[in-house]
Amino acid sequence: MSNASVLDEVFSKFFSNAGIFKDREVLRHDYLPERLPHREEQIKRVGEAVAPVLKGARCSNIFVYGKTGTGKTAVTKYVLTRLEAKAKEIGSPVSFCYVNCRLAGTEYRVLASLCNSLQLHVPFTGLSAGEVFERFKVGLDSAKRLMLIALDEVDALVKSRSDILLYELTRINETLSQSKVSIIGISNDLRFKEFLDPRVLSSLSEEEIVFRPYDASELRTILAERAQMAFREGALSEGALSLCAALAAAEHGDARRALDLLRVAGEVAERRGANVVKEEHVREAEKLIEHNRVVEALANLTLHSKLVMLSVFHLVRANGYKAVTGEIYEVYNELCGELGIAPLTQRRVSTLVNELDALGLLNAQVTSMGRYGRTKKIRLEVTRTLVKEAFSSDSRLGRLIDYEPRCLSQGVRKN
DNA sequence: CGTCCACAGGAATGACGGGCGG
DNA sequence: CCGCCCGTCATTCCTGTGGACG
Repeated sequence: MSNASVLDEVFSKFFSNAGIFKDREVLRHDYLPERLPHREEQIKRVGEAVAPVLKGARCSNIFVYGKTGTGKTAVTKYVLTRLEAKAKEIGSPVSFCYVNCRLAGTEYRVLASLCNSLQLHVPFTGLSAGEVFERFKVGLDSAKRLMLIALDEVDALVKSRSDILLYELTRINETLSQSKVSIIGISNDLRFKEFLDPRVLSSLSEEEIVFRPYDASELRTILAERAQMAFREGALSEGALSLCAALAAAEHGDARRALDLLRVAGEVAERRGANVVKEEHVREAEKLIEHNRVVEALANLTLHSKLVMLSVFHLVRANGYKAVTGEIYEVYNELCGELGIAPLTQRRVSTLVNELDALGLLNAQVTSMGRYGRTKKIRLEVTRTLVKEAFSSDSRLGRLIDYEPRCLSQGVRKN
């Protein structure tokens, strides 16, 4: 069969079997649905909290807390869009700006994005953060608005940098004469409150709203509602739906996860040419999602981080279970030598290990071995097969996968 | 009970590339 | 074009520490 006809078959199968999906977009987690089931209470509370701005008053700052996939972002956006529409209707100068602090990355970029929401152009870099803040303040004041600033994943802002930006923002009203600002802080990490300057904390959480995780049956109704829009009539089995809900419920009641499962399960079924999404497709989707997550994370690492992963990889193979910092550095050094590149310092490698730990690729635990020092015990958090798969495509790393580090074959290892 | 290992991880500093305004 | 400031990565130097050993 010619290439063209193979492709033709793929396309026509895909098309005629328009079978599974009606509109897969509604399963993406950035899709904002018309209804948010089981969040009536939270919508009401956020709504009540922000309502005063319609009468021209500054509303309380709000702190929204809840695990991932509990609808914090959705509810906030939902309420704010409607608030803005209402404000427009009655001619009230209300606007809002939503920033995801983790995606923005730095304090500077958060500020830049705030400026952009005022149609203020600022360069990617080159200005001092203070300068950008100043521009924002001036721009905002001359715009004469009641501004609601939603800072999603604020914890990222506090962890990486100081909390100067938050502090400045909570005090910004003191220097504004024509405009007013309210802040909605969104976080999925409650511990972050402990690191926060108490003044900022008290100011930020004038109003506090907690989002409980969804349970399995709530997830089910959420999924069912979306599935109705996403899938063609009868293309989704009851079993598959329930399984998605159950799997996500087991994992902190994460609706985002549930939607991902459902969408990927649909795609699996589609690719298999099935007419109905079954439980087996959900199982498959579960593996696929995890697999992709890990391989992608591994492939995007910097060369040195990859070498650190490989070092642990070799140590796990040679000594069995956990590796300690010193050993890893030893192997890492040798691998660098093999590639003819300069190794980083142990200090640097230590923070790389911490980063890999945060990414869930490694697991590191500080342990004291008493007389024999204090170190970190480190193991792979992903299977060796996956590491192999992700790295074998890298031309530089390929040959290091089956390489036997000399420092391991010496046989002087104790446990 | 104190010592002392083998590191952890904070602070200060520097090199580098990007991007500004003038 | 220059001088300046930024964020990022990396190094250097450093102080801190849990607990087995003696």
